[in-house]
Amino acid sequence: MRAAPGSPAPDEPPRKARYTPAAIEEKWRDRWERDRLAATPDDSSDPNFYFVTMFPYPSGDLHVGHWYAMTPSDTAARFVRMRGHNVLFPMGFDAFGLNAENAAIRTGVHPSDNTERNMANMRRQFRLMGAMIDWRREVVTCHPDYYRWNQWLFLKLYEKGLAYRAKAPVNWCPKDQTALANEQVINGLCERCDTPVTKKDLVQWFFRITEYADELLTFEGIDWPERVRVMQTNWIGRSEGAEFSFGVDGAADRIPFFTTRPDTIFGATFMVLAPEHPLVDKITTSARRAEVDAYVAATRQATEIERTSAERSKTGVDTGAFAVNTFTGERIPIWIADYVLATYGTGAIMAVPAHDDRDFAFARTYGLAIREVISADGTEHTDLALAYTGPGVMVRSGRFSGMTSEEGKRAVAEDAKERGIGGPSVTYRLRDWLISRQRYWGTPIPIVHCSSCGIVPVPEDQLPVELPYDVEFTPDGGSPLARKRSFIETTCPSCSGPAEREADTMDTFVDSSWYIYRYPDPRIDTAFMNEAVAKKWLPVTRYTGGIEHAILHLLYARFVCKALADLGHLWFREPFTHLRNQGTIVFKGSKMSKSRGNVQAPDEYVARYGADTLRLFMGFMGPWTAGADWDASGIEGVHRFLHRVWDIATAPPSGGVRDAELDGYVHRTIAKVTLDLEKYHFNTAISALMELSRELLHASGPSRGDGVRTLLLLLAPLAPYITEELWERRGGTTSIHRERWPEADLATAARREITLVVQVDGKVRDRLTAPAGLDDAAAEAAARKSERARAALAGRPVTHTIVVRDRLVNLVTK
RNA sequence: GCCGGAGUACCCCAACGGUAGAGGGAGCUGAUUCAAGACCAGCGUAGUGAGGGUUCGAAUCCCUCCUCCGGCACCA
Repeated sequence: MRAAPGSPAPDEPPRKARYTPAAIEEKWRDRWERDRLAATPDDSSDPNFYFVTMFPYPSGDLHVGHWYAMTPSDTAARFVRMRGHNVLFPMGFDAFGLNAENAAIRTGVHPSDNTERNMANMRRQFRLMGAMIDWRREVVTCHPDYYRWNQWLFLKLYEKGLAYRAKAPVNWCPKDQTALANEQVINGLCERCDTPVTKKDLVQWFFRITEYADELLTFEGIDWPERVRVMQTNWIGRSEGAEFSFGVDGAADRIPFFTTRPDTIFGATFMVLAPEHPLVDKITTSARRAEVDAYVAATRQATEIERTSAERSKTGVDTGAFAVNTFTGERIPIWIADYVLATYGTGAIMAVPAHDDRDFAFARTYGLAIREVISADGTEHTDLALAYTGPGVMVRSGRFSGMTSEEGKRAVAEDAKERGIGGPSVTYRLRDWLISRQRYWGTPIPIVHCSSCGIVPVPEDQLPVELPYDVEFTPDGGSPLARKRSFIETTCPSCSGPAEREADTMDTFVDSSWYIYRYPDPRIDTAFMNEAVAKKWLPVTRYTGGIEHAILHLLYARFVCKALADLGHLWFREPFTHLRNQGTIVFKGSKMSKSRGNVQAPDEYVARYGADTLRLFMGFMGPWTAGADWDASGIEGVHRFLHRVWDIATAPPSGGVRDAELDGYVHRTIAKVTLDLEKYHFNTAISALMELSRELLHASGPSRGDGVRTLLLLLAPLAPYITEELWERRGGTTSIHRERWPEADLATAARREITLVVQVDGKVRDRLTAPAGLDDAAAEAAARKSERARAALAGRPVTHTIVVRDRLVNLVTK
């Protein structure tokens, strides 16, 4: 007769209890909740430590990518806690966003209802993870008690001149029907939906992040990955040079332009304006107008990808107007071309075809003059085959001729300054943060438009401007708020006359730019932050999150922190003292996302192996910062490990004497795991614990008992359920998660016996077992006695030896 | 094109300039079993992308190149 799977045959003796994750995990979820294990006090005898991991968008499911982000962060936070800190590890939801609104258009379910339902499910999933989250401090950005302070932030920035309204050619996503910030355009595609982005002239709200460009480059006093600092530095794109202006021939207008090569100004044989440049219309001659207008119109229709492709051949149109090169006195033609960007510098350039690849190509195409003014060898050349962009000596440059290009850069800029036509200048690639969104599911911008008073901010005491629930979602994609008359129609706070509300909402990155200030007391309704409580926590001691936010969220959050500091609301200028980014989890080579339909659900793994196994596997896949391709085939390995831990820890204790070897092994493991967890090296920490478990498997006696205890403590932050259960079964009366982290004792950890490697001329020839701590002479003597080493020496004299204490002896003959 | 990061066994990955192997997966052998699985014990395979250099000694540092990943890219 065959026993049913999983149940012992009736005639077998009763077996020892097996590891059954589902049962013990549910038991501890309840117990921890009942005991409020995750509730962090604001004051404790342990020093406070504010550990935050980026909060998720409530898509409805915590997929494998979320587990990869969250559970190792939870492990790191638990580790810090066991090491004697009072750790606040909060969670919330970045709950506004276009996904919910698009779903509403598709399915008719209101974004608010949909979001609430999704959050409820995700809270349940967080509970499965076993993350030690203080839910009393939850922040939900779509609730009026949160976004009210979004509006407050907007008003403060507005008062300070850091929020402003301007008409500009903005990035427009035709699918999402809204403007986008530059940071949200990835390779010309909408960050959300991969639709090619076009340009549109719109009046929009901006935050003046460029005001902080230089400070954002400093990263002072913060420990951030090099990679993120480099990405932000590239994004800000500081460029030193000079700004000059040339006058328009026969008109009063001057055209300012930026250049990094003032030394080439004598070679400026024409100018190029961006098609959107404000002077284009004014200076274009009537003979050229039709062609210019057509070109401008064509440019506007082109997508960002079409426009910025570097491979594309250069196109442009002559405006018929001329500028005067102040340095040469020449009249030079003014062209427009789409390779000049309206949003960089001044939207105009002096074209120096001899020394710029792009200008060279353009001049060749349209037969414009090319004049060499920088020479590599100091002699003058004609008929350049290519632009020369390197350094050299200035030629054909009036009194500057003979200077090196480096000298010339300064001299020309200084000369221009004296003559009042320009001077040294700095330009950034970073542009102001466009925060208006022509959508519903976001924070209403607290502004009223009054026909007599103009733009009027909503007074603080009238906040929040609540998002109306009852709006119409239509497939045309237009903003539901703009059509909601009862929302739009209002009275002017200033003159009480009829007025209209701003219909745009804020970019959701505004919401997430300051949520860390809200966590310490998310319920305070008199300020954006409970300063007294926040002072105990802020700034964030450690922050973790995906590398994909390197320039989006992380740059915005730094800006808002600095702005709030300047407004007198914060006492620090960097929000995140210490940052680490996990890499991206991909599935079969592409990033996991709901829209791609390749989301891997953790649920079946949790059901089959338990949350502990999945948590462990997240850390075991490889270096956390590297990310990984999702492949669950290795999950069995960590699951077997937990079974082994279970078997070891439930085995009855045995008598005997202490085992110094095993004690040493245990203490070396403590040292190793401690170091690894400090560095977020979960994979090698788990590996060390697997080794330890194998050592303990066949051990006995008191050393074994202590070893098992240590194993459980070291494993507790990684696998909170099984360790808690085993702790209790072994007699623990309080939670293992309130225990202190073990300390490695160096004397116990020290090896008594080592393997001494004997090399001859750097090649390994023998391995000797020797007592630890031999001095150099004794080690050398032992090495010289080695038969194998002598054979390798073959009688050659040893000229000198290298001894590495307790490791190797190298006998060198040459 | 520019700037980062990475190339180690069949796969995922370890290795303060000092024994190339910690761990896991897959595979194989044995023990156990009526048998299978689980479990236990054990096994192997690379000389570290290529080529130079520095060094007593290089996966590790330097140079050149190749491949992959990420960022920036007509940014004046």
